[in-house]
Amino acid sequence: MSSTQLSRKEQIDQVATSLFKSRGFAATTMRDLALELGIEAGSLYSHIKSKEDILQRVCFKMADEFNAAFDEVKNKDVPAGEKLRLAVAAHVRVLTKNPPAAGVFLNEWRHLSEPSLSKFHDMRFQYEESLREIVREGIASGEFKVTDEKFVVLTLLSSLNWLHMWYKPEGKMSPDDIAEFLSNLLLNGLKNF
Amino acid sequence: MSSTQLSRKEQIDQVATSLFKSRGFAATTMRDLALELGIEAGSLYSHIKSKEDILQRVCFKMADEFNAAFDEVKNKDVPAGEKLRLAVAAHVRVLTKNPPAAGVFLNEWRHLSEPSLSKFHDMRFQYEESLREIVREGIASGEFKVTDEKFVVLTLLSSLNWLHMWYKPEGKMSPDDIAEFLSNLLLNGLKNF
DNA sequence: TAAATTTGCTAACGGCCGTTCGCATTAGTA
DNA sequence: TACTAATGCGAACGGCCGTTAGCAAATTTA
Repeated sequence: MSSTQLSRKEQIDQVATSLFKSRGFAATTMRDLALELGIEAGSLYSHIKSKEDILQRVCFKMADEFNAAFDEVKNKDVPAGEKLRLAVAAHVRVLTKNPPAAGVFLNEWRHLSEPSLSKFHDMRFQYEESLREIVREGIASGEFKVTDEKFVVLTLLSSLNWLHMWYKPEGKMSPDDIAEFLSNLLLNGLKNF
Repeated sequence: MSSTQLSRKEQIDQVATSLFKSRGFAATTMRDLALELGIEAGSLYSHIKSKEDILQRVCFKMADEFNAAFDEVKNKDVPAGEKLRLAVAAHVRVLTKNPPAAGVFLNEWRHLSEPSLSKFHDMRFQYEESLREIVREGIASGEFKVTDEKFVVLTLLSSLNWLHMWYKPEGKMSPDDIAEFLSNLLLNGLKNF
C-alpha cells in the first residue's frame, strides 16, 4: 500500500515507465499499458496527450533530478577526489531511487522527437561537462595521475549507468554502499582498493 | 570499396544491424530496411526467414566471437592481473571490430523470443562467470584487494559495454590503447594510474 | 442540489506492420 | 543451349497501431 495518493495520470506514467523499461518504448503498446491498468486503451487519452508525452515527462523529470542532486555538490570547496565521491553518491542515489525511470532515462530517450531530443542532448552534455570539470581539477592539482578526462568520465558514467540493470532495492547493498564501492574502485583500483 | 564480396543475405544483415542499432529493433521496419537496400520489402524474404531471424544471427555471431576471443585467454598461466588485462583487451577488440553489431548484441537481444532468449541468457552468464573466476583468482592470491568479485565484474563489463556508444574507428585511440587505458584504470585507479 | 471535473466505455478511423504469393528477370553452370 | 539458383517486383493479406469521437457514469466542488 502506497503512502501517498497518486493521481491517475501519475499512475499511468508509473506503469508506463516500467513497461518502457522492460519492453522498450517502441515495443510497448497503448493497449498493453491500458491492460496493465485495468482500463481500455482509449480511456488513457482522458489523462495524457500522447504516448510520447509520457516519455517526455519521464525523461525530463529524471534529468531534473540528476541536475538537482549534482547542484548540491558542484560548488563545494573540497579536493577533487572527495568531490568526485560526492558526485558519484549523488548520481547513484538518483539512479537507485527509481530504477525503472532511470532505465527509461538512459535507454529510451532516443525515441524522443524534436525539439525534445535536442534539448535532452544539451542537458546531458552539460551534466557530463560538469563531471569532466571535476576530473580536470584533480589532474591540475596532481591528485589524479590520469591524463584523459574525457575518457575517465565516459568510463565512470558507463559503470554508473549500468546500475539500474541489476540493482534491486531489497538487495544487501544500500545506494550509499554502492556509491562507496564504486568510488573506491575508480579512485584506487583493484590493486589498492 | 569492400575487399570481400558480401552475399545479398550478408548485406541485409549488415544494413539491418546498423538500423537496429541506431533506431532499435522494434522501431526498425522491414520497409525501412528495404529502402536502405534499394529494393522492395517483399524482396527481403527471398533471402531471410523473418525479421527476428536477422536479430538471432547478429546476436549469436557476436556471442561466438566473444567466446572465441576469451577462450584464447582463459587458460593462460599468468597472474590474475595480467589475465584480466588480456581478457579486457580481447573483449575490447571484439567490441570495436564491429560497433553496430556490438550495439545490437548489447541492447537488442531482449527482443529475441524463446528459446533463443534463454540460450542467449545462458551464454551470457557463462561468459560473466568466467570473468568472475579471474577476479576470484586475484582475490585468493592477494593480488586484488577488493572482496566482491560479482560487483567488480559488473562494473568492468559496464564500462566495457558502453564503448560501442562513442567508439569511432577513425578516432585517435586504437582498440589496444583503449584496452590498456581501461585496464590501468580498473587495476590502479585514478590516483595511481 | 446543481455544476463541474474526473474517469471510463465502445466503436471506429486511417495507417502502417510483417509477411506471403505468383510471377518475372537475371546470372551462373553443365 | 537448357537448367538452376539468385534476385526482385507488385499487390495483397490479416492484424495491430496510436488516436479520436461521442457518450455515460461517478466523484468532487460550490
